[in-house]
Amino acid sequence: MNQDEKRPYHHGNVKESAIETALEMLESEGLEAITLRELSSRIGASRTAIYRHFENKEALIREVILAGFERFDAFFIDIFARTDADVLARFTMMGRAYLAFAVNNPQLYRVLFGPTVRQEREEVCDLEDAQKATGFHALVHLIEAGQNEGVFKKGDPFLLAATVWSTVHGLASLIIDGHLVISDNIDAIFETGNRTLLEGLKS
Amino acid sequence: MNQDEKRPYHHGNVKESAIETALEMLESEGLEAITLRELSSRIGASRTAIYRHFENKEALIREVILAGFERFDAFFIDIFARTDADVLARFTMMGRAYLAFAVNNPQLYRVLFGPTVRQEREEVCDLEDAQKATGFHALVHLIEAGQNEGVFKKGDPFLLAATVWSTVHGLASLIIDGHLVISDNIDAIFETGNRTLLEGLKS
DNA sequence: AATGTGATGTTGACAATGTTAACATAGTGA
DNA sequence: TCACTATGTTAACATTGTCAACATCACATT
Repeated sequence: MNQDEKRPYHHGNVKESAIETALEMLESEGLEAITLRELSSRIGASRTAIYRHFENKEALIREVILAGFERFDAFFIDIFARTDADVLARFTMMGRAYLAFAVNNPQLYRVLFGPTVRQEREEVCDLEDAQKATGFHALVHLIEAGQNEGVFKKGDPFLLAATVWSTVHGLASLIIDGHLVISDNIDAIFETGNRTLLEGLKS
Repeated sequence: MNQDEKRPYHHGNVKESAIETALEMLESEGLEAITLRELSSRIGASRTAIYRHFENKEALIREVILAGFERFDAFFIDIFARTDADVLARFTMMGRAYLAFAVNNPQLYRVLFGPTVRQEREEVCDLEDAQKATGFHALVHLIEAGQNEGVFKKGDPFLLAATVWSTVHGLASLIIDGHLVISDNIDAIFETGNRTLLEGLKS
């Protein structure tokens, strides 16, 4: 945590602390604020120490994004674990949790699901894995489960999941980017969206 | 158009050509590629000529965004003009046109409805005007019209419009940012989203 | 016509940032 | 002990945004 103790020649933990500190800087000050010099300074290393662990700044950000996805996934473990709830309840819980994550971690959310990631993820892993990582996989399964139970209409689960994800992602994006003139009625807008979606999905 | 004719001391058209060229650079090479030096070079002026017309780079981008919104609005004039079509048809046409704009102008779309704009628009105009400019106003009206005709369910038109916008914005964003593994079935995914939305909205 | 005043344009310089090269230190195994 | 490699540091450079100082032009007033 501290970076100003003895400062031995070898830091010994540059890679991990760089990613962790970058993650903190991202959420508190934004992506633009992550500068290699400032980051190096905060972790208590010299400017270019990072280059011993990452090819360049882009590679660093790439790993920050991966760490961010781990944090995102961890956020959803609770919801996935509650398999006792019925499909409709889980559907709503997932949406609410997704929106909550975005609102509580706007900067991180923007990077995870924004334009930057596209190229990065294509390099890191193939697209199939990428969809699993984002929870899209779980959403498709949930919709299939709902179809099997007869609460959701028939149709390609992928297309239906894409529709659901679009709605919640769009809502999250518009809110955290300030395009919707709302401040206190986030819940109301989520409820409307969720109810409309469920009515459009029911069989 | 050309910047290498005689090159008189006074360019005479720095402001307009800067915005126009920046708009071209944005779409063809991305926001990052817009550098004041490169931009100045392309319009045939020296590096700092821009500072006689814009306070700084941020102010330039702000005006580029405004010009982009004009282009966006122009794109929708056709749809708005066809008031002879019924509400449902206009609803679908608006959605399709919106998605088409995003897909055909991804870089511009990202800037118009991405995070950058938030602060900018709050300075340029108040939020009410901002919503009118984005066509959100027209969407609210369309939903109210549908409610009056009895084809849309009752409810706060603002909340319903926010839901619709979220879906189409989310779809557009996920597609142009490469998060959905689709290439040829954009139409299919739009149809599913549109149909689900209409079923969820009907009275 | 002369002039001066503000608008517009240009060059030089500087700070911040990403990056590379050259050098320094530490741990590890032969 | 002695390399060898991983890790860390400093110096230096190119790019970019920005400001200061200077140059040129348009144009109104005399």
